Order: sequence, then C-alpha cells, then structure tokens
Amino acid sequence: MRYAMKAKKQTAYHHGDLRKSLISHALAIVNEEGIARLTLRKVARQAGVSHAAPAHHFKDMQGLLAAIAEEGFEKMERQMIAAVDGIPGEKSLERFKTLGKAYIRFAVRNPADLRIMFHPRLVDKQPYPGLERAATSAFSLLTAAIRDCQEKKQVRAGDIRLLSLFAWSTVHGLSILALDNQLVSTGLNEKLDDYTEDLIDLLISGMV
Amino acid sequence: MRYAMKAKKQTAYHHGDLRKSLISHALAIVNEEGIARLTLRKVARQAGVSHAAPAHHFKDMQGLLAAIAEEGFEKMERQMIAAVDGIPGEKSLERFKTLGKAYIRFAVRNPADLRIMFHPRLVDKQPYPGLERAATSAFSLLTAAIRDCQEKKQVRAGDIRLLSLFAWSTVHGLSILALDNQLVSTGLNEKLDDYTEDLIDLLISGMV
DNA sequence: TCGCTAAACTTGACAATGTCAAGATTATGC
DNA sequence: GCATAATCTTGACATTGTCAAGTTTAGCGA
Repeated sequence: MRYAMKAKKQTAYHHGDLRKSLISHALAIVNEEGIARLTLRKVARQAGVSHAAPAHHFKDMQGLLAAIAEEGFEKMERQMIAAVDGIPGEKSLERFKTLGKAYIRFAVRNPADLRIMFHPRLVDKQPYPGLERAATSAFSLLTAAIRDCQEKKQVRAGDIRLLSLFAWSTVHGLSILALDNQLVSTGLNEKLDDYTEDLIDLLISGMV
Repeated sequence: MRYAMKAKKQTAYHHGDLRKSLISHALAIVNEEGIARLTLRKVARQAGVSHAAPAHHFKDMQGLLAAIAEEGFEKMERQMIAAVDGIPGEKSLERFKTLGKAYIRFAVRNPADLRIMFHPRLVDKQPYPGLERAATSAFSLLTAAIRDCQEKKQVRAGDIRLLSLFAWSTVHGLSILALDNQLVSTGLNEKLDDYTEDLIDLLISGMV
C-alpha cells in the first residue's frame, strides 16, 4: 500500500516524515488536552506508528520536548522579526514596542508551544545546545532593541541587564498569566489585545 | 511501639498527622528533585505509609497539589501582610513596593510552593474552592494596595485592572524567570535582591 | 541491477505509576 | 464498653517510559 501524501514516499514501515508528524501531533494534544496529558505513546498512536517509534527520532520524552521547544523559539523569533520588518531603524522605541507585542501575541496564539518552551523539564538546556541557542537568540532580540533605544536616548541610561529583565519579566509575566487563564476571572481575556497595548505603554513609561 | 513526636499519638496504623507529613515530604521532593519527579507513591514511601494512604487525605494527585497550593497562597499572603506590617498607612507607595518585594522574596525562597501554586494541573481552580479563595485573596492584596495609591494620587489614575495586571505581570514574571534559572546565564541570580529593588522602582516609575 | 549497510520502524518485555476495591485496624462519640 | 466512622493496608489493573532485539526498507556503490 503506497501513497504520496507526505513529502517523502510512505510504506507500511517508513512513515515519510515522522519527525514532523510527531511534533505536530504533540502540539495538538497539548492544545486540546493540556500538557499533563501529553504522552509519548499517545503521540505515537495518533501518528499511526508503534509506541517505540518516537525514540528513534527523539531518544526521550525530554528529547521530544526539547525539539518542540527549539522549533518554538525559532518560530517566535521569526514572528518577532517579521513584526518589526517594516518599521524604519530610527524608530527604535516603536520597534521595541512591537517586539514586546509580538512576544505576547505569539504566546497567546501558540499556547502549546509556550508551555513546552518553558516546561519544567527543560529548565536545564545544557543537554540540548540547539535549544539553548534558539532560546538565547530569541531573547537577545529584546535586549538588542533596548540597547538601541538607549543609544538613541529614547530610554533611560543604566544597566542594560536591569532594563532587559524588567521588560522581559513584564512581557513574559503577562503571557504566562494569559495562558494560565489566570485572567479569566478578571474578564480581561477578551480585551487582551487592548490591554497588551496599554501594558507595553506602561512598561515603556517606566523605562523612559 | 508508641512514641509521641507528632501532634497526635502514633501507632503502626495511625500516623498521627499524615496530612501535614505528606505535604512537607512532597515539598521536599520538589525542592530536591524537581516537580517532574514528584510522585504520589514516593511521597507515601517517604512518609512511611502505604502507597494508597494519600488517597484518603487527598483523593488524587491533583488533590494533593491543590492542598499544597492552597497552603502556599496562604503562606504567601501572610508573609506579604507581615512585610507591610510596620509601614504606616499613609505611605501607600512604600506599602505597595514592599508587597511586590515580598511576593518575589516568597517565590525565590519557596520555589517548590510556587511551582505547585502555578502548576498546569491547577489552572482550573473551580474544583477546589478553597484554593480559589486563597489565590484570589493573596492577589487582591496587590490590587488593594494599588487602589490605595491611586486614591492618594501617588499612582496615575486609570483602569485599576490594567495597573494591577502590569504590576502582577512584572512581579510574577521576575519570579518565574528566577525560579527557572533563566537568569543564571545573565549572572543575575547572585544580585537578585538588588535587582528586585531596582526592578520595582522601574515598575513604580511606570505607574506614577 | 545487485547486494550490502544503515536507517526506520516493530515487537515484546520490565519496572513504576495512579487509581480503585476490599479488607484490616484504630479512634471516638454515645 | 461498643458501634461506627476514620485511617491505613493489601492486592490488583491499565497505562506509562524505556530498553533490547528483531524486521523491514532506503540508499548507495559496484
């Protein structure tokens, strides 16, 4: 039985692009059932392969998470870069603001990715150099933007790490809270976009 | 064999205060091995009871987490209240600042508690009214402090929910990042206290 | 085209886990 | 003191992550 739906040809044995398939099924499970119900065997089942198949692509459960997280950080970085694409270089503050909004937008629109990117089991990224690089690279966007604002005197001088920490904490905190539906009770979830905008303005007015 | 180390008397069968013992062993496990390695059976083993004993006090794994989280929020609230205890009521801004610092201090000093308080499996607090109340109560401290600052014109007017969200996000974000050791690479962990202080100042300068 | 090696996947097994049901033991109120 | 409920144990079951060993296929050089 042969068919060519996927990139490569499939057979009973060779899935075609199992790696990609496993990742997307894992994300779907996290989206639909929550990360607590994410299971290696369930991912394999949904991808239509045996329970031990994932081990060949990602060794571990942790390996699967690391791979998904790495792609998550890359996706996030791409979207942040795309968001500031059309903004001229001299509008540093505008660029920074847009980066922050893009971060939050990515978090809210890709909850499964964010859950995995900040999964407790991936706190130590040392065993996964690719993941470490991807995470550092994405976050350095914020830092670079702030430094740029500083150089153009659009943001107060001072320890760049402190300012980065401040921006990062605020943006990440809102993301996490929104994801956890910790905002549902306050009725903020519907107006999240407006609040994001206003929040970043507050953030900036603290940094100016 | 009888001994009276705990509050109530112990026998081979009746532990004395198993509930409290299970909670503290669970926290110890999370502190030492991480939340991923927290297991109902392991908690039972360390408390010296059978694997099914916890079920009688907390039905579920989720029930255990909910109980720990509830006590965590209560502890946090108590510490926040204690922190502002000596500060006169007219120093609203000082009180707010102290609350924020107390939040972060609690998070950093009680990582296991915070991990459980914001565990993915406890996002939906509806099945645990006590937990829901404890969480709401703790967070309303921040909101009330901000409202107080507003009334005394020490913080800009505007939607109280936006300002609360801002403060909450910042404080919570820093806590999470510190917990995840996401700060290790930036070398900020040692100077966390100083940075906390400066961060809250930034936060306030955004709200004034 | 053949054949061989490595990659991709399966099968089977094991210990560990969460949870349930049923039973044993002890505390407590009447 | 005695019944009853609370507390804890024992045993069992399905499910999970992870190995080890085997089977199928792809790719590549001759």
